[in-house]
Amino acid sequence: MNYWLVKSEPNAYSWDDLCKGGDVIWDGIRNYQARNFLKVMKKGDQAFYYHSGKDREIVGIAEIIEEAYPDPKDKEEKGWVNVKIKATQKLNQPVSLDQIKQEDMLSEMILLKQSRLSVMPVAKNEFNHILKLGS
DNA sequence: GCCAACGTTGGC
DNA sequence: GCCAACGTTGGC
Repeated sequence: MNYWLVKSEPNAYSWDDLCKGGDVIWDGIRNYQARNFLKVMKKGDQAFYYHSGKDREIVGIAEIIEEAYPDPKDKEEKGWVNVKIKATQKLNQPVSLDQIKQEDMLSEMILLKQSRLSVMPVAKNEFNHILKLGS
């Protein structure tokens, strides 16, 4: 089992949208680094759902329900892929970016180092720590 | 609203 | 193949 963090602008697609959406196609990723992470996601992996922009906080957890497959909108066949996810659990307390910065245990998170990356792996101990902060 | 960090594009 | 110019993302 691997752990991930995916970002979304709440204006574009929020956690609430994800909850209402059921099995949701996660598409439109047009960044090679992010795509490479999408490709190694496995069914059953867990992903934090992070709101970028004004909120800047982890709001819930989603599960990978379908592994990477070619994006039908990828007309030039550049190798873009989609996965499918669904919301599984909302955090009782959202965990903010500021909070994450203050935790020594979380200081190595890619989230803090590469602010523009929208799909990234999370270490198991980081995942568990954030879970604790959010409960 | 600004700016840093990246990614992409196009001229050379 | 390099690099300047430009566009986008996301934190501040």
